[in-house]
Amino acid sequence: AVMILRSRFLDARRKRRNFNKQATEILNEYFYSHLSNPYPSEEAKEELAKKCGITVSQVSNWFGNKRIRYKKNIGKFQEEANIYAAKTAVTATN
Amino acid sequence: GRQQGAAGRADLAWGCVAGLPWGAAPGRTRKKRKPYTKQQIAELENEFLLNEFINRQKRKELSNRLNLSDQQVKIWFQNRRMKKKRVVLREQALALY
DNA sequence: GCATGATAAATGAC
DNA sequence: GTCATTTATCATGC
Repeated sequence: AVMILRSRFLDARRKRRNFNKQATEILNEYFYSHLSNPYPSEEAKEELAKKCGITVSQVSNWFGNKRIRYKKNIGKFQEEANIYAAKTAVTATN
Repeated sequence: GRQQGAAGRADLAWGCVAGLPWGAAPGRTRKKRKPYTKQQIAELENEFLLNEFINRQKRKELSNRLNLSDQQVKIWFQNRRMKKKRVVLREQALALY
């Protein structure tokens, strides 16, 4: 009985929170600027985690979900891809 | 980097759909993930409490009893050890505050 | 009602 | 063996 409550407490799915908009921006920016190989190194994950204010595991989760969901329906992410492509193009110009 | 796992493997990922591969077409079809029953998990967890590393002997009798393959039981214990590590690290991080 | 983050099976590199 | 992954599923947010 206690163990069940304990395991439920340790299951992070039961207290999931969406990341803030700024963190999502940072993650998407990295993803779409590395679309040919969206696999950040351990060091890159740590840096992203620090900038986003989340853990490295959460960064790994985000990229895992992003890769599979993007791959399963590229069309749905086309608009988003264009947005971040334009954004990185601007930063490259400056 | 280590670059291990299915990423970068040619025979596991999907193949080039609209210009972005991340891997090539699968040669063999991947087995679909199938959640285990509460009874199966309960018995696996019970055995995990006794020993986190299971013998081939016990593995065989357990897989027989739960109607799972020998490899499924082996993989379950591997994943279970990873889960325990994940939980321990989380508790440590929580304990800092 | 889906979007999203985390977890549960399953694979493969090392 | 560990462990970074893939994929489906779960639980929640909104």
